[in-house]
Amino acid sequence: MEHDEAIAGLREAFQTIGKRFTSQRRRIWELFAAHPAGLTISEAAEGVRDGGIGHTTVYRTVKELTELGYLQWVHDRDGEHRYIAGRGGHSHPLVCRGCGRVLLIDCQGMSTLHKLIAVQTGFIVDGHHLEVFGTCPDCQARRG
Amino acid sequence: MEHDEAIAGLREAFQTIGKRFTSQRRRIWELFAAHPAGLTISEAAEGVRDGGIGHTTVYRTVKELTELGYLQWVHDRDGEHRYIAGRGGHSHPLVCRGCGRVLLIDCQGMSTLHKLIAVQTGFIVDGHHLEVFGTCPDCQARRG
DNA sequence: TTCTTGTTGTAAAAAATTTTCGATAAGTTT
DNA sequence: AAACTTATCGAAAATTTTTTACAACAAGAA
Repeated sequence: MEHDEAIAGLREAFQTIGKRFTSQRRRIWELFAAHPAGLTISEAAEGVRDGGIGHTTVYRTVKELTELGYLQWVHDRDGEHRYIAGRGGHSHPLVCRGCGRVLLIDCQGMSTLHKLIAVQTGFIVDGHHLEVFGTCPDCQARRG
Repeated sequence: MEHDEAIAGLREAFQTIGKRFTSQRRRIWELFAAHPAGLTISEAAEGVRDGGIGHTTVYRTVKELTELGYLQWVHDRDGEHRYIAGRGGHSHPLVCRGCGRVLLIDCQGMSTLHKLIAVQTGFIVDGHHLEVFGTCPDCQARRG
């Protein structure tokens, strides 16, 4: 299963950096995984409050998961950070403006872009952040 | 002059949306224009405090300038928003990890990327946000 | 079990952002 | 210029967001 693989990967990732994969960390990640449109930190804190998880833990965990590559942020219309679950590695969010759903896509052709920019500017390019916006097939159908 | 043109453009832009181009708005924009590495909102507020401009005004003005396309944000290492001066229109920040300097570049090849993604995902793609990171020529030289 | 160390939640503190409102300044009309 | 109208401003207060401190707790090792 998709989900169990991610959990196993997470456990290993935390172990690697000498940290424990606690039930809180697990539940917080699962909350994000259950929301394809992502959550802000305060929404996430709200979402696990009933479970007795404090907001301090949410802040800490979101930071850790982000560093491990298991969460990445996108911007909603207000420029606010919204975190979405991924499975490590480098990919880019394709955000639907209609329903907010996020599809992670990989970056073909970006290394070409790096080289192009390097030649034109003299910079040594070593990274990028890309978000793509549009309308998903479902929302297209819904509107005719 | 570069600077005067921008000021003239700004005056016109504010007029167009029925707002006044006050000395505060001007000074705030000029502060950003004088900092190629950009400023956070609190840095900007700090920078104009001696001039008697309150932080409330800075918040309001940064929002306006951003909507007008005369400021755009990038992320520093902490994921914090840093605003940099531009001259309207769509461009992408190339950020030096060494000195923080930002070069605005235009987006060649991105419409091709849009089409590619559209074909692969079924999304109608209509926009993107791209930040590129690297090391500028000066910082390369400085390190040998 | 005992020891050691990382993790958690609560409460408090600090920082960032927004709201409210009377005073002021800019642009218009007379 | 004077009177008028309206956007804008800054200070203070309120709210929200994020961080810090610390005692209790939980997990793994010996």
